[in-house]
Amino acid sequence: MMEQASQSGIILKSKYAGGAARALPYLKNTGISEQLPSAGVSEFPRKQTLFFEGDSADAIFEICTGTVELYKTFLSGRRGVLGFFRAGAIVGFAMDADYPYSAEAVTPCQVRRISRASLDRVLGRSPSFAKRLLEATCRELTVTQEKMFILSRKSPAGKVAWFLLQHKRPPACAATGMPVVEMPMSRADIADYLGMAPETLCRTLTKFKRDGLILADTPYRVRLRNIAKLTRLAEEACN
Amino acid sequence: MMEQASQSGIILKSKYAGGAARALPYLKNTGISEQLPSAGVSEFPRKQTLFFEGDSADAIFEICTGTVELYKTFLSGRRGVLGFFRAGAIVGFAMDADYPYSAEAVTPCQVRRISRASLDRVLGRSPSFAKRLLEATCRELTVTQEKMFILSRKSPAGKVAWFLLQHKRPPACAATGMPVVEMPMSRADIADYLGMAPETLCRTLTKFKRDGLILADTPYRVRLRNIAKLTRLAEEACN
DNA sequence: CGGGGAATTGATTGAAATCAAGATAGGTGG
DNA sequence: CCACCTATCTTGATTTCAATCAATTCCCCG
Repeated sequence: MMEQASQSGIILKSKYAGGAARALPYLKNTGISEQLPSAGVSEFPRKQTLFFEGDSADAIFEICTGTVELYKTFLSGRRGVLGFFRAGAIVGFAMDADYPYSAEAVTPCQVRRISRASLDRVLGRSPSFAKRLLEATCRELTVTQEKMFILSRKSPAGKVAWFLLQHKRPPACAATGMPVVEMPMSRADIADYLGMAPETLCRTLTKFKRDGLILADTPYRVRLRNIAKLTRLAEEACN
Repeated sequence: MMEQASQSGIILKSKYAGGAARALPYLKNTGISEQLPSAGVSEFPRKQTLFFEGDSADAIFEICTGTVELYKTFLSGRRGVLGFFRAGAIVGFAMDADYPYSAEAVTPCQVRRISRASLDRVLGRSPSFAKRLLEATCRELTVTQEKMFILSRKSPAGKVAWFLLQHKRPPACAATGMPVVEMPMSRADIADYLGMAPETLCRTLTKFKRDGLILADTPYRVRLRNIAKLTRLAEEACN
């Protein structure tokens, strides 16, 4: 239940995804992305924008390496972050003519560009592809609704616990290690993602450290010491 | 931008929708619901449940008359309301085997039951139908993301203004009248929808009355006197 | 015309945002 | 390779404002 596939964009299994849990389970090993002709892999340095909100949405991007952030900028100057995406995710899929949000490289990353035209071509040719895409989108919708509840109701502790669990990855050493959370994005980014002030995020993380829930290797990498407690926190107000 | 199609479930234009703005624009007059064989119209009295979260999702429901509420109940006992739906909306569409939320009649209502099996049959037979469904779902996703931001960031005033605008309908008399908002659901329902306490919702509505933004006919029906100001409030933190 | 649930209003509390000041670390250039 | 320098992260103090607790009023319904 707490296992998150993604928060936005479409996640499809691909040859780049490896064993990542981010691909929608029922799309694993269906080879969807292989059906889509690529315009080649391009590189984006850190902080660079893949596309802006309002740009003509004439391509989708499959992430090969690195982390991409989707966000919206509001009139007030505030930002809202839709999610952070890693290898295997496909971002920029929308039925509208324009992208409804912007995408930025959080780390240097490689992406495979797939033109909207070729996507539409495959979509028209392959009913099963359309069906899978519909399924993926429905799943996205469900996950987004879940996040909506979490953001609108949760305490900071619950939000942060939820974030950590959502981004955890298997430990380097399966036997002895703890799940690892890489956080290459800034605290402000995470705060905008969780709908809280960066200071509150910091304080919450500090409290987690003090309480022995997590272990901070660097500000950008923590390990989870007490999954059970974190899970309880995340579910407390929202399950 | 602030014009909301829906927050969840799938909205397709149908013969019941009349001129309602709730149908996704690009699905208007495509006769989608006519393609779906109906198991007949059934009636639900106020407060009755159409289906529960976790029930086997073997049908979708097209609302003919009345208002239906979709909600989730959390372990803590709290509720989260996904949305309120009226004639023309189709609720209960999900790719999973079970409904991910519950549906309840807010007012007495009539719904047309469409079996999941026949939906799947039409889906397999008609590629254009599948495409439209995908489009509708994408639109839903976008709207849900928007609501996510609104709920996670907005002040009570912003949330309530957004709610009112989202639910406004044309005045009885187009020339002289103000847009009308019917609110047959309880304050608690609306509060659960907006992620705030019912008391806060009340106070905000009272303030809107005092400030001349709205005019309360009854607790369950208001008219909007100052759309511009309400729009500004709704967009303030979130556009 | 009462009865009761819901809506509203009032008082208080508590927690997160904000404002402000240090600590840390990663990057740069000498 | 080291030291500085600047971003950003972290911590601290204060304020603000919504949740909560509690009481009253209003309607809707029988």
